[in-house]
Amino acid sequence: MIKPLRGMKDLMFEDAERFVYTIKTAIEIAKRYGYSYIETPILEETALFKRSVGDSSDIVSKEMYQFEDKGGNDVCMRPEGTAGVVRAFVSNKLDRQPVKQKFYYYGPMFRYERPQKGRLREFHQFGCESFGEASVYEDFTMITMISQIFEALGIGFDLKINSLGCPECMPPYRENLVSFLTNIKEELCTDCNRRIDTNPIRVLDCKNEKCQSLLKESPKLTENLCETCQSDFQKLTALLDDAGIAYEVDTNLVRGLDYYNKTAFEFVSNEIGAQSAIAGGGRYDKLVEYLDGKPTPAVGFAIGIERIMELVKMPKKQKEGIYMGAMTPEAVEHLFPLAAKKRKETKVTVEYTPKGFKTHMKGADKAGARYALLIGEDELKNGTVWIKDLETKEEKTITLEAF
RNA sequence: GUAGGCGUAGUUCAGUUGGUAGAGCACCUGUUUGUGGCACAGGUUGUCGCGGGUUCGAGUCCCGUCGCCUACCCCA
Repeated sequence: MIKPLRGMKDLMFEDAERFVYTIKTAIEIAKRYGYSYIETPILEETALFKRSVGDSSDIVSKEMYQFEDKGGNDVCMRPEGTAGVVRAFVSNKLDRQPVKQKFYYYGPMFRYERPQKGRLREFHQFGCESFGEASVYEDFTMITMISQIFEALGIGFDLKINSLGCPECMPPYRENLVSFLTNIKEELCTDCNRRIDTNPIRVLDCKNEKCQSLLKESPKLTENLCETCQSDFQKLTALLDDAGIAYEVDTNLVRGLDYYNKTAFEFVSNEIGAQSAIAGGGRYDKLVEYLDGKPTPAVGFAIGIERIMELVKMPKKQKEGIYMGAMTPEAVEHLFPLAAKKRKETKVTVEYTPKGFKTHMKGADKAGARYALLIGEDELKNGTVWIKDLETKEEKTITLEAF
């Protein structure tokens, strides 16, 4: 028996309904904020992710489904959504137009990791990218939108925010940090020692308790921001306060992807195991340039669908449609024209096998139908059908024509 | 890659100190050839993950292997 690959799942029945409902809800809200749908390829040139997500990131350095295609191209299944959307933004020359663009997308992402709760090799994200808006108002609006999506889905969350600075204030801070870290190098874990060279900011995010206590004295990002970054961050917190959105400033919050700057945020849930991030995002003002576009400020985020699926509160399922059955073999074919007619407006389940009355009624329940329509000997003789409303229990017998 | 846990019917699991498998749910049929969701009665389903070893005999013990889950790491 062939089974799905490790970390990949089939989705059906109740789970599939939750999935569709979740995406649908997110789309509806994103549209209200002016986002339009964008679909980009799952397979992209590997260079795209190396340049955007970053060579030193775990995602690129060890988690990509990367291979050579039959034409000898170095290609890669997308490990995240932003890079592809930015690439599309640039390759379609939208960066040359002085128009702000907002896109939403959803679809599968691939990372070759060890699966665990909330982490699959093929997983799905819903995300938004906003291009051309430099104002922190947009960061705020985006966070508001995510809150609204989670609220609509009945999901509780904690919000963490941070500022990662800009090319003006980040490099000096970075040097500062590196010298601090170098001093305590011997006491830091091996991972952190590696990170000092590759991506020192990530050290701040180390989960190791020993490292964390040593880092208490470290220079803080938020205390070393330039004037603009500082005032934007303050404005963001003020806007969130006014909007009544609870948040926590987490100076150790570092996004795992290299392209972020200024605002970074993460929505977490404490109900879903160790992989608690249910949404993450932030500003990436330099990425369009990195990918050969004209300088364009941008903000974006992504929601992990699988991570929120079990938290989604679904609306109650209603009985729906009509179950049709016959009790004699001759009557079966009378069902088809009726079904064809009703399928123009509602769900119809037709049972082809003639069965006893009781069995049909059970079948109607199982199908979740609102109405049961049966044709038996009497109905066949009289040219009528028998219909029962399974909720109100009302029943009636009417002619075929009247149906 | 590392660590721990687990692999027995469609599913959730039980299986005592080794004696060739069981329960609930689900499914099918019936209890009334015409009133469902309930109840009752009956019935179907297993290479006990795979391979090897010990033994008269292994679901049970030993070794190996594969798979799943959880956690580290990292992130959505």
